[in-house]
Amino acid sequence: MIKVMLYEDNPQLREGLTMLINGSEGFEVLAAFKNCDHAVQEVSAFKPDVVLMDIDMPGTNGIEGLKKIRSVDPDVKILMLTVFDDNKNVFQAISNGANGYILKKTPPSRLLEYISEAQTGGAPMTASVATQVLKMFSSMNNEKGEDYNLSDREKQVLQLLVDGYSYKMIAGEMFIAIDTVRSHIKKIYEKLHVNSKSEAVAKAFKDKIV
Amino acid sequence: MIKVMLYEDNPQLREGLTMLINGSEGFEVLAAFKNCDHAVQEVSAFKPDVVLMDIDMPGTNGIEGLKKIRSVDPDVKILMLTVFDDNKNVFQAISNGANGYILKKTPPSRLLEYISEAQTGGAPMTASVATQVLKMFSSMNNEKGEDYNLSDREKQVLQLLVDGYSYKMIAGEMFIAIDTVRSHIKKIYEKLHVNSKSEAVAKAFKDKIV
DNA sequence: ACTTCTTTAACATGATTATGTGGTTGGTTG
DNA sequence: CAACCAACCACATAATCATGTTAAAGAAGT
Repeated sequence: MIKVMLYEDNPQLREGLTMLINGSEGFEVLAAFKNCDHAVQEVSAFKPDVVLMDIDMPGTNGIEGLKKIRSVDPDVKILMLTVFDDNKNVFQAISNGANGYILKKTPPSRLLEYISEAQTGGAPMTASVATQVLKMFSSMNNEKGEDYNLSDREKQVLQLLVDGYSYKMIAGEMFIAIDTVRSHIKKIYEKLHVNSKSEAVAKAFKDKIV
Repeated sequence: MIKVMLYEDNPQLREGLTMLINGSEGFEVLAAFKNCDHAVQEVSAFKPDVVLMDIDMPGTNGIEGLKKIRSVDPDVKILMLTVFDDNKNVFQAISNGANGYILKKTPPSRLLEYISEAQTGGAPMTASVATQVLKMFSSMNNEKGEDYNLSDREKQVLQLLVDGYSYKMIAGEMFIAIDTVRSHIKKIYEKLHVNSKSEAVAKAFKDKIV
């Protein structure tokens, strides 16, 4: 028997979901609330397997609720439930440890499947949400990084700059004269199209040169 | 009619999948190959809607095949198909623009659903894979690092430093005296435990303060 | 009321950086 | 061979930065 808790402000939907879940073999709604204001106590008291959490709620919203619950219970499965698959909420939700993210338009039969999946450690999500997640993921990792085509020595100097070394320290570290360090750095600035140490360091991070 | 292409080295499975897909209403296998050695030409020639790509193949493996196809066709849907949901491959696949990642143990009916989903822009994935993706995602983004507890004004100064502004420019931008900028920056250095602009900028990136 | 923190500001000094101009060497390539 | 470039070095000057000390107004909290 999968024990479910429900957070949903719309009374009709709350009732509807409760009836759907209670009316299904192997599922049981322990409790349903209209906001997350006391989510921590409620979850602690009822110890559900799965929490269905609406995102758009007055008072403490779903993301806040998610955080609150996660802070005291890292194991309970939390399925976010929402009308829109907007980027920001999806990101927030999964960064904060949601176990799934499904749209309200999901047909009832699928919903029950999703709850089971979540309970057994899966991460159910609506296809459109999954697409977004993948996009975010690949956009995080795409090292567009223009080449700038720094020489080895220049890269080395830049690395030391990033590590907070002064010209003098770089000279010491690399066994070259400080004036040579200057030459290298001037060249680096040219290649990166910047004209200060900070900008070079920032660019090194942004374009993943280091 | 969804046009499918198949890359799978195991002859039995290749045949089985072909029969399954061809035997289903609305699906059609255009071609099936046992490796990705000529994937680019093949995909260009057949112009499928969806490619089912096994990962473990002799010769050019599935990840390589994915990259090759993606480099010439950003739109074709590519579903990765594999026995194991091992972390590394999942990561590789989605970083390189796979549209879904499903396990071979997926029941046939589900497989067809997944193909449809992929074709309509979804990102179908087996629950266990989705779980991994979420884990990777939240692990990437959670170590926001120490707080350092910079004041609003200090954050603003740091942001401008990162953008390559000099003290003078910051003073101008923020309508304060240059000596005030100095004060702020000294405070920032204390809080971040650094003692140069470059280090502060580097730390701002590393700890995602900006 | 007292303390603490933030934000503002000034004055001073030595260190570091940015920029310019010049040069030598050694390896690569057309 | 000549041209090129990376890597090296030097001298000079102005700008910027790092650091110290000091201080006053206002907000926040005890």
